Amino acid sequence: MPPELNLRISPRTVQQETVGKLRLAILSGLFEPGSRLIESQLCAQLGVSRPSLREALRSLEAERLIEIVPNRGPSIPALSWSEATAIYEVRELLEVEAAGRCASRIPTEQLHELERSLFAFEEAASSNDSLAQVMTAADFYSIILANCGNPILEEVHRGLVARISFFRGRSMSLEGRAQSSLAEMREIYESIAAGDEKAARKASKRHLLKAKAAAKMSMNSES
Amino acid sequence: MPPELNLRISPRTVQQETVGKLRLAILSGLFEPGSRLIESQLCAQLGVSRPSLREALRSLEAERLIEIVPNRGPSIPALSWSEATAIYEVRELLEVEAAGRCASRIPTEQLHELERSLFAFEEAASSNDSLAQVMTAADFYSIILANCGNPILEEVHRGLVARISFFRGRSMSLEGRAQSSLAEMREIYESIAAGDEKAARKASKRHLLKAKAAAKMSMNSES
DNA sequence: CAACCTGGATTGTCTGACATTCTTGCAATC
DNA sequence: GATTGCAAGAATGTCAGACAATCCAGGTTG
Repeated sequence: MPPELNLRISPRTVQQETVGKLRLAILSGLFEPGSRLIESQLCAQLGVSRPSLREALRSLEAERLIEIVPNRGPSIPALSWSEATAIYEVRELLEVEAAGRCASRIPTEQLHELERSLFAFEEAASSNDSLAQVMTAADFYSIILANCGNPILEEVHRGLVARISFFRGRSMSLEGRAQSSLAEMREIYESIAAGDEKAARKASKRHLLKAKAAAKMSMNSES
Repeated sequence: MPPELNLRISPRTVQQETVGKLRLAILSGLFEPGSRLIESQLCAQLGVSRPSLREALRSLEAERLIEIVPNRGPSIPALSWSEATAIYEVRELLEVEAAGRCASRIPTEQLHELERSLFAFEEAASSNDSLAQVMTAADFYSIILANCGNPILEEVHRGLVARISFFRGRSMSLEGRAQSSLAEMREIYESIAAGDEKAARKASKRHLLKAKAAAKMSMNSES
């Protein structure tokens, strides 16, 4: 392996690198839902040893991005509509609260960051790069969660982000969904920028309702 | 699909066994907060190899029961009062919702289970076994979460249980806290048994408020 | 056709090893 | 005397290889 320029403060370990790559691969839809992951294959593809890979898999298991059944190994869980519903309900609980709190306490610097992330999503929305749409949308919400004043709320939400992104990827593929999503997110941003807690909660709730409906359509239309 | 009763004997792997034992050890307060865990020592004490132990540590890291810093290894995080506050706020969000949902949909069989767990806590409350108090209280809530009709809500809550138990252990050591906690939990149970969603939410909220106050006292009195 | 058996594939687990990084105590310097 | 620098020891990150237990598919047998 060639020595790569790495000025990063925290040295990324092989384990972390592996988790990152696998997470991205899964979110990109590289693996079929329900399919099994073969350790030896992944080792070869990623160029890491089995112990390192297995540690990475444990981390991904905790994120619920994969399932590990004893003696059967890791596999990509097939997410159903009922799970999607459950996730949207919990999202509502968490994100509405976060948006509300955020409105009354976000510092101006972070508010600008939030605005930038909205622009980034805007750009992605007009492209056809659905992965970029998913990632920038996730950024937008992660900034809100990071500034809600409750690190645990943020942490809990982060544990759902992977699966949220999965469903987001599907609904974004619907005609026009990205654009209307953009409008809803802009409403959220405006409310937060105005420091209007109530409006932020409402906008967030509205956004989730529509996202849920879109997700339902995208799931019905295929499975 | 027939209502699959869970007859599956889950073959506990070494990894799972290790996670279980370490989790219990941490919750029992066996390790000093802030102290580092030495892999080789744990291997010797648990009688497992380093790869298995390291996988177990990754799982515990995901539960936030330990922290793993690259090149420094695992350690017990020192929980602060500000984190406790954040956790209680999120608990309120989750548990109030769960108790409310539970009230309108728990099957009678599970209701009996809930009652039994309340009795178990009652017994523990009159003893001085604080670990038993913590475990039985956790059982009580886990039954509520398991019957709220939203598996994601349950999962998210389970991710907090470890830290909840940590703070619960401290507040339970306060004179009379276990008994008043019992009374509050009985209220929750009664509301759920009556199918009164609103009352269940209120009782749950009240319980959390008092638990929070107790936790604050227990933390002020020492650190 | 069903039940059984067998061989290959895959995972669970261990041992042992080595490079890298961190810690700590001591010495040297100002 | 305090700070800096360094070196030995400890601990972690990572790998390779091995073997038993388990699962799965396909063929065999009744």
